[in-house]
Amino acid sequence: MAEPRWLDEREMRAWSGFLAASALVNRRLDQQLKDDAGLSHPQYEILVRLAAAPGRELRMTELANGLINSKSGLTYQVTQMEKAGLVRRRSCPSDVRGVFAVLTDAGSAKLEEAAPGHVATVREVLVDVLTPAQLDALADGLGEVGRRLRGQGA
Amino acid sequence: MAEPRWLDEREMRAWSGFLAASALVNRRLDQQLKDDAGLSHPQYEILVRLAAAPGRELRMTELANGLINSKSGLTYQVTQMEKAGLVRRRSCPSDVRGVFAVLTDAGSAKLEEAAPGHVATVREVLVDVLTPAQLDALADGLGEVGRRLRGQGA
DNA sequence: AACCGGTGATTCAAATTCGAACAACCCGTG
DNA sequence: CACGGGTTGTTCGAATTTGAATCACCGGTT
Repeated sequence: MAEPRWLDEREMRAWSGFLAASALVNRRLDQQLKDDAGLSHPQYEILVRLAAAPGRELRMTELANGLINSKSGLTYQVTQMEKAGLVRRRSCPSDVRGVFAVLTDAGSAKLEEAAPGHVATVREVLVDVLTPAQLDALADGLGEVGRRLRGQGA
Repeated sequence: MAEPRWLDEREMRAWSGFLAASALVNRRLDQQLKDDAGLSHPQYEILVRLAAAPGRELRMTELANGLINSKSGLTYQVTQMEKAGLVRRRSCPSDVRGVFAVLTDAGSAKLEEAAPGHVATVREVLVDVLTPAQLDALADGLGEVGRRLRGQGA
């Protein structure tokens, strides 16, 4: 691996743009959610996933997959959110080891409270900045990137 | 803000694709760098910036700007890297408060050792997955996203 | 029924992160 | 020259993340 194919200028622009945008957008969203609703970004993601799930509940492992956090990180966050009353744990009837995270009414309310500001920020920092063509390129290109990494990682 | 403009399907695909790719790519790079060279991603970034800087040195504040870390995070990382012999601190002659981080020969060697594997991974997970058109869309679109966030944040 | 590889979730210690507070200093102004 | 606002880098404590180790359990096999 002494002579790798370095990145040409086009590739470099795309790569550093992606890297910078990734860091900056994440930081901005974290800050906005914390200021606006007292939620961290991982916590918001958990609320969203639970709200979209059938019965408003998901197994811990399902929640950890495809999420930013590791398994232990999820355990921590769910514990915090349980203290805050946003979610509740329910043990799985068919598998004693299994644990469901269940969205509470308070959690649902918190999500509805936080969502508008969150969406507005997403528009402001990303969606409304891009042209429709760029949106499609992002969706197609980064969609494939994500798919490959999920495939490998699993 | 009771009736925000929600994301339509195209926007949603782009947004969640970006979010997922962002998290997955970062995680993968962190892991690769740590396994391959014993560096964290922030540390690698520091090496790259210093290597590109005139005299192989930069002020702490310059290094902190546009980097993933906060000021205090940078102090921490530079301290770690100084222990590892990759960088060295030098006080600024014209400003007693100022501190330069200087790349050492060992740091330079570490960067040359780590770079090929890093570039290969960047190609594998992102650059080689995208079409040239998608690369340009990323560079243009996300470049603008980064520019705006830098402008606001500063 | 006892065994066994694999799974689900938690616990633990260590590393890393951030923001706020801090101390020291620069510089332009009066 | 003394003053005051803004900078520079570090320190501090609290929160968060990770991976490894752990415990308990499932399901199929012997």
